[in-house]
Amino acid sequence: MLGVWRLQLLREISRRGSIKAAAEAMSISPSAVSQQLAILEREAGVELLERSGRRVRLTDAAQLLVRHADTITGAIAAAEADLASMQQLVIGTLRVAAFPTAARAILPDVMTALSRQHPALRVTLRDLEAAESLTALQMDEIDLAIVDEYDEPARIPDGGLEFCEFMRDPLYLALPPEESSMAGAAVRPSLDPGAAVRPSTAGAAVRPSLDPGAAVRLSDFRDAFWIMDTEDSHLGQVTLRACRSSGFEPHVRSNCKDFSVIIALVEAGLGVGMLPGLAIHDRPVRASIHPTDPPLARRIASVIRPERHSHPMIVSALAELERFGAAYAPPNLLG
Amino acid sequence: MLGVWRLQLLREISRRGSIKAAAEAMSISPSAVSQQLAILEREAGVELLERSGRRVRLTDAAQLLVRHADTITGAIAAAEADLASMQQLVIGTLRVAAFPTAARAILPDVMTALSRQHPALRVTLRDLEAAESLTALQMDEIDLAIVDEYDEPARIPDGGLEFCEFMRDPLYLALPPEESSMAGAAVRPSLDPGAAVRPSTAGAAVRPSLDPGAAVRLSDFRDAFWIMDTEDSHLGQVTLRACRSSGFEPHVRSNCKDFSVIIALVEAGLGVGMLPGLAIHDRPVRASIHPTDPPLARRIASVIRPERHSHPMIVSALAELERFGAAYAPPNLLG
DNA sequence: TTTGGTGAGGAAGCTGAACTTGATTTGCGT
DNA sequence: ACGCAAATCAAGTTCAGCTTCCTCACCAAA
Repeated sequence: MLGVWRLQLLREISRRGSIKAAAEAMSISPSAVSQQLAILEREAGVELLERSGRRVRLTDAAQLLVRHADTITGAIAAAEADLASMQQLVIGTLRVAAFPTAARAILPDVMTALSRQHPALRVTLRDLEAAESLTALQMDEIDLAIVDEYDEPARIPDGGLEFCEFMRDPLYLALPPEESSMAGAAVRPSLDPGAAVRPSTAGAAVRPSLDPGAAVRLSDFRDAFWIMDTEDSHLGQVTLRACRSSGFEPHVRSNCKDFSVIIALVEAGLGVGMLPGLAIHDRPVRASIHPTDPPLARRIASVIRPERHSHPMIVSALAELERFGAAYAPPNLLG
Repeated sequence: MLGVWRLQLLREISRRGSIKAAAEAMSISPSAVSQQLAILEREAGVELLERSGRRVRLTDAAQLLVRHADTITGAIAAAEADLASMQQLVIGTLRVAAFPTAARAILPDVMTALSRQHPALRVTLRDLEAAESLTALQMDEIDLAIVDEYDEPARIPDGGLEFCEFMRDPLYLALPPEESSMAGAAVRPSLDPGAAVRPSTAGAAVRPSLDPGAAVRLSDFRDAFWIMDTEDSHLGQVTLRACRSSGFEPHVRSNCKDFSVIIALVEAGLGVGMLPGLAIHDRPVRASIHPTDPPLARRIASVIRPERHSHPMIVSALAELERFGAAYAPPNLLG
């Protein structure tokens, strides 16, 4: 009979593209993998690996076997999950990946809650961007991914992964604090269209008197300097789109990947910027934070492999995330 | 991870009901099974076997695991089948079971044809009654079962086995040959209702002149002696039912399991009897063979495990059976 | 109750499958 | 040409899993 272990090695070669990489992933030597594959070829009676230079390619037969290996491995995983869910034992190691903001704002809370409820559970955390964590999930390097999604309809065909949105994170416009010396110079909402001037020629425009936490319209800041996320980031693109659909092209002063840098720049009065709520969650900021009108938000979802759906480790973690999402209140808008 | 080999041992225990039996089935020692089960219990973290006296019972968790083991084993078998079908290699050992008549009339032909086409294929044959071969199939002791079915609507819920009817076998009424000295005494169709007398008082009634191979009505033989299959057999019951629905209770002279005995008795002029076509296939009989009006037939089907459906060994065998079924002509009715 | 038979399970030892290490081959880039 | 990187070969080594032999528990018959 075909050896399951050998099939899994083949599967890993297919995933990672080389014997060496597969060997590292399974933490054995490349030689062992090579030998096992030779045995598998004897078992199957077919060539499985084609040497092409110093690399190997999978034959058609091998790819067929990989598909079967996937279902076999899935069936075994399902058995383990069922078993674990039967004994309701939350035990083992839960490997989580989250995008940086979530890793900072959500996970500490969730991880301590999980550890408190299930002392036998170990939780490890990596911070990965959404796309990275999805591939990591498919590579079975993590058990749970926390990803953010900005585009409403989007749901990439992610190879049978299971998404579950557990909270929405509103996007806010951050304005320089009242006391900022440069508030007037940098942020000049054109309350009076006729008074609008180009930022380069910015004078001492009057900052509008806003109630803390009051919603603002982006178009009021058509002439302000904008501190943006990088353009290739989702938030950057969403911000850009929002400005354009409000009828203007923002004057971008700087593109910063790190939200704390954006906050610092805004607090220094150098411009306005969009920030997701989580970026200022539980963190006092001097900048003035305002919801937008119409409101903008990103969706935050958990992603798991479907065969682990009923695993108690996963169930507990998802429940904890749901709890966090339900309790998640907009940040203190009075800052 | 759960060991597949251990899961299969558990599965076998579930099938056969005891560790000893499972050990024999897997051809290892009972001790080895016991040890592997202990390891599996550690892996699963649950009690799997409950000692009840000197026997073991499976716990709920174990039954759950057995179900998963079934799907896992099925997935592996499917992989092997796909692999074999990809390389179109008919090789290995095909273990066939057939009911005795089929084993005699069908299998020699089919086995020689298969061996001729696929020299690397070994075919083994056991003769088992239909019910026995179905359980053997589920026990994975055979790969292919040939079964007969008499009841039209019947199809027992046979645990996901795959049936395929490949031929019908007509049932014939066998009458003593013309030259039989006892023909008149034993077989007295009541052409004239008034002439009917009880067999025990049978005199020298006149045997009707029948064209060889002409269809006959059972009711014409309401007063004849009947040579029947055993009453617990399907054929016996079907015969009995057919007589009753023709409006009479047959006078049973003897119940014989072996068709050749029935033939001999009929040829000796001791009575009439129902015979399936296969029983006289390619075998000269002196008895006079007649289809019935209305016609009766049994259905003959191949049965396999569904995951082997595409295995070339199976495919070839089924094709060969289909060929036999298509070529199967009614036996020589002029005998 | 004793006694013999049967099935589960533990201990010790053996075998072979699968791993590691180190040498060898082969292809590729500089 | 040279060196590096990846796969593979040939050893030696480790350990999972088997067998054999044994004990224990249960049941049935004497």
